[in-house]
Amino acid sequence: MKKEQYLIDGIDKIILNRLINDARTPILSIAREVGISGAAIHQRLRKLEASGILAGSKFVLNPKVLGYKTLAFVGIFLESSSKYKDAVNRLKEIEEVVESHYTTGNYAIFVKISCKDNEHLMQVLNHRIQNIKGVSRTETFISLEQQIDRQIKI
Amino acid sequence: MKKEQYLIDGIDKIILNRLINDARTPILSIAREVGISGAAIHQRLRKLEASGILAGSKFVLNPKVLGYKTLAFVGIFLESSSKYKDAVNRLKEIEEVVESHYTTGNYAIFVKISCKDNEHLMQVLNHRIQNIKGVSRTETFISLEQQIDRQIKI
DNA sequence: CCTGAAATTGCTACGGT
DNA sequence: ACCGTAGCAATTTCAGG
Repeated sequence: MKKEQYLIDGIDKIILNRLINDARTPILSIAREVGISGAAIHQRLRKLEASGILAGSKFVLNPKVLGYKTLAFVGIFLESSSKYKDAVNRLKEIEEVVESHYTTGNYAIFVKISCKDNEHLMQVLNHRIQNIKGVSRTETFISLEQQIDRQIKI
Repeated sequence: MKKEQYLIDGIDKIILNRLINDARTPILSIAREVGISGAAIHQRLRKLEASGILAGSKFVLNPKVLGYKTLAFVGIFLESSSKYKDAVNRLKEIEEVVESHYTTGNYAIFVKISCKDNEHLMQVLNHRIQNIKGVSRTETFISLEQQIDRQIKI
């Protein structure tokens, strides 16, 4: 007995596709586009949220305008994988770490870091990440240009 | 003559911090919290948007509930860096590619890919990415668990 | 799954300090 | 430069088919 996956129809897709790129899109403009009432849109949104498909909405900040001009990926090697849990808890305390993944392949942990400049990145690497117990070494890739940033198509 | 960076005050921070985690937070609830009118909040939001700090708002989908359970990072080696522009344009056509970066270090291009399962990931790697002219080889890291996902603190 | 009505909130123009 | 009031449009909830 497989758990039923919520089925979204064409109207749900239109709603989500409009709101994915602008969470403040007027509901009524979507309502007019698909030909149902605004209240019906709200009901569908509540269902999508209850199903977990809709995880929330966010305002997106531009890090560069705030002075955060260096984006980097850092692969972290651990002395042993048993140190993972502690290490990730320490990473959470570092504000510059915006993503953290436990990965297959060379690294144990793979993080995305947002810093003001390369000097700031060096400080975070040498004084914060390398100080975490269990971290043996790191490999850094600086993003010089990001050309794609989107969500999966529905 | 350095370009002046827009200065955000405490009220701006409260506004942004509330909207970062929920773009549909009622403006009036923020207004009551900080003790100014809703109109004043709107004026500040317009300024923040004009300054570029506020890049927009998005609905966040949960890929797993939609059946996208495999998240992976792929480092792409190019035969020569002159192929970058063409390669990234081909990557844009692959829906599963949700991020693409031009990076320093081992790889030329570094992408984040969202797939339904490992088989789907293999298809994307072998039949889509490896088919791009100029791509010599790839290295893949599958994210087994993502513990951190946030924006820079303001 | 939908509509329509009622209350609340969003948004903008204009004026005040 | 920053804020408030006012007015209309949109959002959101609720009752009901």
